Amino acid sequence: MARSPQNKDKLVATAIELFASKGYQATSVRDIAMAMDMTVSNIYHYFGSKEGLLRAILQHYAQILLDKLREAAAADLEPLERFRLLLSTHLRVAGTRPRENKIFLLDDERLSMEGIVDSRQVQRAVLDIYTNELRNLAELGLLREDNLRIQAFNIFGVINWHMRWYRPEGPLALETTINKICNFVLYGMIKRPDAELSGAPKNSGNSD
Amino acid sequence: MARSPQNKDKLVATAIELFASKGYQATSVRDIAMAMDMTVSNIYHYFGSKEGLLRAILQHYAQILLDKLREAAAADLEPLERFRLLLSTHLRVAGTRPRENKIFLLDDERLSMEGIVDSRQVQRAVLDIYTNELRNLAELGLLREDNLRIQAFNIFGVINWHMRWYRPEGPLALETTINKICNFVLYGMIKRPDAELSGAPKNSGNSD
DNA sequence: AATTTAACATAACGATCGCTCGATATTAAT
DNA sequence: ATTAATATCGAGCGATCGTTATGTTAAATT
Repeated sequence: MARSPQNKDKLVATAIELFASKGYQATSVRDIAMAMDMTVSNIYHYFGSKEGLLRAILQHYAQILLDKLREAAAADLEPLERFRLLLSTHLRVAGTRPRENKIFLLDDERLSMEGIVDSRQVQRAVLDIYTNELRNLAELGLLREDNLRIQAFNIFGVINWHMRWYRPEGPLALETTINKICNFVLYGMIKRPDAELSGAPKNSGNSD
Repeated sequence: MARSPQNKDKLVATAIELFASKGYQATSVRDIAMAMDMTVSNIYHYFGSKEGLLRAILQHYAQILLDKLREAAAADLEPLERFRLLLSTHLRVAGTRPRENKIFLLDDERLSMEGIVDSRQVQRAVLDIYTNELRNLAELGLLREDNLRIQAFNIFGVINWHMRWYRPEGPLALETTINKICNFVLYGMIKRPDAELSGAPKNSGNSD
């Protein structure tokens, strides 16, 4: 009932909830308005269009994701440990915001092409971060496969797929899951797993 | 112009094309009808509803996928080689029918729950096939990770993600890509890669 | 040749879609 | 107190949605 701009946050939260559960196309503006007891026109007052609302959600999430990934990629660690930090950071962001992550991965193709903030170039930026790190590892002779593109996409598959099955309320703790996924990826890509991998990190201090 | 039931196949093909490129929800029945110069009512003559059309597409694809996977899982090979065959078969089916695979993975959640053929139970069946094989490998002490559920989902991630980036018309041959992906998965899951893996299969005769 | 069946078409129905308009209510600034 | 700016509302517009009712034509069957 409070008439304050904090309803904008509630609006975004409701839209995230609905977009993630039913999909962007299947969610009508009226659905969102009804779910939070607001009128349709108010949504347009805030975001101008349905796509503007989606764009705001995706842009916010993409900003967070890219910031954290770049921070991890800039860490002063050995290349392999830095890559593990990159992986775990990525998984942690996606696992902390599963709904935004789902929208980001599933509904980005539905954005009209005229938009200024293209979701595709965000995914391209993420790919570049990984490709850079992979090139480092390849030059050190640590990788078994020389096609970095395939390798990067394989890694994305593992990372992004866990939005399909991981449930925060389930029996598996997020950090445990992250560790197991990281191991799978690292053993899958490096050439000599026994020597190089230090197993589970004891105190990989991430600033979060 | 020919008035024959072969137009039904053309209808399915057109629907697959549009569902895969624009998504199920964003594709209207009129879109499909116009794309193949047919009237809307004819679609309903064939499939009864838009969801019936989607269901027919998914059911057909699921049947092919499950058949091939079960055939691979029944192969008389050593466990690890059989698992590689299972992986490559899965990738080959998905890579041969990329559009159906995309619809199957992205739009299955949009099916109404009343349906007789639930797309979810198909994915459950696929999961069961993999879990069985993984349990075999685990009992032989070949796996590094004991949580089969996580392992299976990691594998699904790699397999299913390649619909996002693999293009049959691109520079990478399908069989080459399949081999690299299989290696990534196998090295990621097994305990002693150097001894057990036979590298690229020379003549793993798959009946396809 | 007559009849039945399946493949098509035309037109429209009610519902819902994204969105806009004009007004009102509240808050902030002067 | 007045003004300006923002937040919220109710009503509705035109377009499109999935679907259907009612036909007409071509093929299959008898």
